[in-house]
Amino acid sequence: MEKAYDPAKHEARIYKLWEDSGAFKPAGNPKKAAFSIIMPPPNANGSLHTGHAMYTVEDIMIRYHRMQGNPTLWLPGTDHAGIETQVVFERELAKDGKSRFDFTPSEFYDAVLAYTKNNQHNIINQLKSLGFSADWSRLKFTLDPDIIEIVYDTFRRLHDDGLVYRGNRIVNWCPRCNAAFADIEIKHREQIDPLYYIKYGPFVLATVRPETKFGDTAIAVHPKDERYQKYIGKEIEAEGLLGKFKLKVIGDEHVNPDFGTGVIKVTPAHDPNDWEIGLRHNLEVKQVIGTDGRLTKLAGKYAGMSVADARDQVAKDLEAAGLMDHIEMDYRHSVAYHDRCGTQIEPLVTEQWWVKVAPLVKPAIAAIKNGDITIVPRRFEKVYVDWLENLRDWNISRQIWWGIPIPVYYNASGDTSKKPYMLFSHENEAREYYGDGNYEAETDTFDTWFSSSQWPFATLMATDDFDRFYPTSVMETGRDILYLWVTRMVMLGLYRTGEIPFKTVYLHGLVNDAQGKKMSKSKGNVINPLDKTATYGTDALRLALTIGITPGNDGALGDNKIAGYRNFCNKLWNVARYTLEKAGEYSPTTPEPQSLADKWILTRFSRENVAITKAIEAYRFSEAGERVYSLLWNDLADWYIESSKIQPNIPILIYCLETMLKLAHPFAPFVTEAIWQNMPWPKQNLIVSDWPEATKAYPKESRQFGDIMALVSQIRLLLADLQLTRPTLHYVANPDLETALPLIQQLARIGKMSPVEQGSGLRVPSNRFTCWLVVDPETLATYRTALQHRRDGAGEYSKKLAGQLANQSYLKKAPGDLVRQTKDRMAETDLLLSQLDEQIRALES
RNA sequence: GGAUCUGUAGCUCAGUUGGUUAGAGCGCUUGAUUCACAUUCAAGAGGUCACAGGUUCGAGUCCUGUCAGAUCCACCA
Repeated sequence: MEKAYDPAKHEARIYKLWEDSGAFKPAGNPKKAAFSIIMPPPNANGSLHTGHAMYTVEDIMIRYHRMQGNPTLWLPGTDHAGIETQVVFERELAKDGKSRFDFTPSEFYDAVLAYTKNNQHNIINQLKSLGFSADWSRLKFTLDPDIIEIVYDTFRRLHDDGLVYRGNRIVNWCPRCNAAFADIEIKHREQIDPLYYIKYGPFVLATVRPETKFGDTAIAVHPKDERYQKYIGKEIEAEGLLGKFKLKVIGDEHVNPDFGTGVIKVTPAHDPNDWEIGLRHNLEVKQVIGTDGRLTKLAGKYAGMSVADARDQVAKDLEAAGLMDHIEMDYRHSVAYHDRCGTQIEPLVTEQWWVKVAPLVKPAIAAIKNGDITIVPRRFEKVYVDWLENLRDWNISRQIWWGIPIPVYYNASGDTSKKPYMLFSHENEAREYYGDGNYEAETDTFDTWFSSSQWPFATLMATDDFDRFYPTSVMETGRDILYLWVTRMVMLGLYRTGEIPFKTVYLHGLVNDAQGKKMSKSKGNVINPLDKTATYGTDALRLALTIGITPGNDGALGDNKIAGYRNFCNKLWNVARYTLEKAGEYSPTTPEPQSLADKWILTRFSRENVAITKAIEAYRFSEAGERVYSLLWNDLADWYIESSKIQPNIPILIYCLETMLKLAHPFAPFVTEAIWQNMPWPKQNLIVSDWPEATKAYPKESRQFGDIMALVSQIRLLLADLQLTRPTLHYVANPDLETALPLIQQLARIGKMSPVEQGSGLRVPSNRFTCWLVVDPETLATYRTALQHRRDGAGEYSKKLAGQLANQSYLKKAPGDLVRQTKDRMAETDLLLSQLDEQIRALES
């Protein structure tokens, strides 16, 4: 084995070994519970970012359960990523001076599909490089024909159950994308705009959008507003830019009498609130802005102008006509933008396909409330329920071309005996029903989230794993897509299968830079995980993303941290190097503990084995990883290996190494397997080895070794304080101490050791042993201050404990164990105190 | 406007149902070192757990309020 672990030399080879051995395919003991995770599908055209690297958590669970012998499946997939990919592809086209309108929708679809399929291997190879042990033979893509069939089937069932309808409603229209988007795909931004106060007959009213005035179909005031009581229900006549017009005045609760003049113009076609008012009062809908973001014929001479131009022009003309009361220039408000492309949203009334969510929401809420699904951390359950309780019907149609076509054909035959539209998966069905040339295909595609919400069951149905692995065990994903994805998977999963799609949702937070600042391209602080794995190794990155990062909370990632875990991997490597060197021609036997150290380390492994297993089962991966780290470094390397240099026990050493590798494997798969493969005795690969059982513990001997360790630590401390090198130790004979003498000599760096009746020099503080460091009086005198300091500390603690024990209600109400513990501690502290006092007196005399 | 989270050592963060003198990594200081590892070893300094009340024998942990930061939802014509 080389002196330092070099990840680059091993990782690719180890991954190939796993993959070729078929270890990623489900196996395990069929009598044990199945464990499955569906990987959140990354964009097939994308490249790896830290969000994907967080899938490490999934790999930890998968590797752990595989070793536990559960039939284990991690099913990977990639996403066509609807609008996101379409925007990227259109940018590519633009480079050649083309646009999507140079294609028919289906030609365009085929071109993007080819482009995507061509890129897909990038992201897959990147995921593999992180060591992810997913079953790639089952890889699914969201546009695979079998997935599309399942999505169609769901759509048909929803339609047949009356949960899908086609309707004309106000939507968030993106004029750039030429498509409608859901509320959740919209972000509001604060900005400052002019607020125009326009004269409307007897009223003055405030608006930021004078260009929509041609679509006004009412004037609204608050129903209890005394100023305007007399107008409610009446029609007013007003002068406008296109001549005189008449509008009805209505009373509606939505109007805030304290804002502006307490009067609003109602434009149902171009404002979500006005749309709602329109529904309540049965108002006419007049569309004055088209899907291209330009004014329509109804805007008269303004027709064809862009919204922004029309706004300026209308404002100017109103002023010129004396119809503008005044303008407030610095009005701060928030405006909707399309999250993906940054274009300002134009609320428009269009015809879309909707899912009636009320019947789907109820069981989805119940699943959380009755505990069928738990979210880690629990606090997100409330967030989940609140969101679903306020959910409005879901627009699932998108006017984009890159997506699953909505399988609907419209009647173009003029034959009214035939249905106006039909759901058909294939065009030939439409041809058969309507006749050649007598039908028109729907050009809209499904919202990406409509299909990806079916991902857990769709993938498992498509790979014939449904019966074995559904419901899945865990859905691990970013907390930012709780609404967008998780809630909808639950709704559609329950609807389609009658069962929850997963039992546990584990939400990870954002990964921030080393300063805890959000990564962003503009700040230039984006961390590319592949740079880090190249520098420090994949295991180091994985550990850095596991330890110190808790579910639902954001974590910081810096080079220091990753380098620390690179060092951990190297430590593990060198523990192995030492162990295997000592083992020589060793052939496996049952380890038999001999020394106190042997029994202590077995006890440590036993206890930590239980704790680590428990932590993994409870999704406390940070704690589990930390325990693995400390068990290797603080216990095995710093104490046991050092001890074993005095009292070697090769089988125990081997046992510790093997158990260590197993416990660490889910977290640091490459280095552990690389070491495992270096072991000369034959065995199966670590990835499929059994998770270790907790072995027998030796509490008594473990405590005894603990006393030795404490003594060694005390001596080290004195050595450091007094700058002593290899002093002589005097001790009062004691069998426990004598068995450990060579050990103490080595670990505490003692020169000579000799038994005495009554020693002199510096008494080493210890509850169990009586010993002195031989120190000349001048050196000892310099220690006076430190000694006094230590004495003061012990004195304070003793006082605190005494106070506690003098408190009657503490004695009465605190649990007995705790009180006993306090008493023991009191005795220990007082002993230490008397030793220190004695020492100080000796110095003074 | 509604809601959630966060505030613990110089930095980044842990801290399960309240119970040792509050922890880790990095950084800093001092020292060590042929014989697994300088990607090492030993030791140290450093915290009124944001602030103020309350509950309790006991609060970093529970409750109320205040301050500061972040996020989500809704949205004001």
